[in-house]
Amino acid sequence: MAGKRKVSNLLALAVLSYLMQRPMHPYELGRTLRENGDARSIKYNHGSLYMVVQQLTKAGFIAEQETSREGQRPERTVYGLTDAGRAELRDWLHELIAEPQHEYPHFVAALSLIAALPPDQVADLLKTRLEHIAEQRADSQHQIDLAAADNVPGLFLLEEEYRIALLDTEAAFVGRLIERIADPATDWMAMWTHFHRQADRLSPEQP
Amino acid sequence: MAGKRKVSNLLALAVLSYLMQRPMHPYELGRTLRENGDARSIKYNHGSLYMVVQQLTKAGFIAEQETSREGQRPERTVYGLTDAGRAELRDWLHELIAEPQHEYPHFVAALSLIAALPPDQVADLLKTRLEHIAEQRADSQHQIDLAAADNVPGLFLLEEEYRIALLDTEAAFVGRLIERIADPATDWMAMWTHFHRQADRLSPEQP
DNA sequence: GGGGTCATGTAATAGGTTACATGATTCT
DNA sequence: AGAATCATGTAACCTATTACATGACCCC
Repeated sequence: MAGKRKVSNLLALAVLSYLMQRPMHPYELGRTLRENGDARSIKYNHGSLYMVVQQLTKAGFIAEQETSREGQRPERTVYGLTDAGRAELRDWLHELIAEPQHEYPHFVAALSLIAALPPDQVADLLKTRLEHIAEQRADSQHQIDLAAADNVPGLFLLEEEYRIALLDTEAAFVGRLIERIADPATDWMAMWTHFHRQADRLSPEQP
Repeated sequence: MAGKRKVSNLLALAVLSYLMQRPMHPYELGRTLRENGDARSIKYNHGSLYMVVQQLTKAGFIAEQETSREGQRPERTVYGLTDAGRAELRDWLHELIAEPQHEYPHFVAALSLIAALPPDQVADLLKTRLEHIAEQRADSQHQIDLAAADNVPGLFLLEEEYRIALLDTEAAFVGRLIERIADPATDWMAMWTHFHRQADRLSPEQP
């Protein structure tokens, strides 16, 4: 698999994939992305889109196809996929599916530094987190329901299913962690409490 | 919670947290980060570290403390936490724990565009993915075992535990997806297969 | 016909990664 | 003594995000 992609922004992958179906102009790409809900899976930014299109053009993956004008609107440049673009799309998707990447979710970072806060505060914060997780889960489920009502085939809902699976796992982990913090039998609790009792390091009461 | 942090790179969070314990110079921060294994949870980059230290200084969260020289090595500037820095650390951690962020894992992006590849290819790729996931899981477990042998308290292994939970969920999801693709009773399979049978869009045999 | 919002794009800025540089130890 | 690696930092280059612009349509 390619060591380093010419264009690495995942937005470019979506662009390639949409252009598989038919040539489009950038604005249309953006609209499709939003309407399609793919912006939930791939970070979308109006500005970035034009950047990515430029990059893809320079890399030879897409090419200016025609330049049309409708009414008195500004000119719109329509781009189409090249053969190299088709190949890149296939190769990139292959890589993304077959080779998991090491990523850096925010919550992992938080967990790795959690000892800097006193345990009782952490417990409260985790409870709040649980509520938010429930909301996000409901939201994902809602997306699925909406789409299903629209007869969207399940093939296009896999991301949301996966998201829900992850959220459930996170909720279970957080719930269990709250319990462990509350349970005085947890071996590392003594140390943690003690550490924050003596040096009231981070939180000397705030208003 | 603060709408927009002055410094948003998570590396800065690690810096603040280390400086809680004692003042250090940048290189030492980097070394600690790597030795400590926190680089598994927070993306570390030699260059970024200096950038972040600069940003933190400008924002008033840390301050130059002294400038020492040892042997004939270049001067090293030692930084310490300010009160504002302590507050920022606490507030930031609070936010990270209590409020889950919407993130964009690569695999989610892949899933959302997976229909662009033909199903049999996808099945193979997913099997490969399963192997890699198993490796990563073993690696995380290994980290835990190593640390445990070193008497590191479980409090500092939560990230790895969490990672393992996520990996297990992903493995289960991928396994199930492979099954669904193999099962002709899966409702959307007909459509998917058909689509790629008629227009042999992406993969006209490659050498 | 004036005020929103849609359509479309460019430019300025900030953020992060890679490459470059250079003296000091350590190893063989 | 020469090679390799550690320690330390700066600079150049990409990338990405925000802000700025501007004409068209649509509604009241």
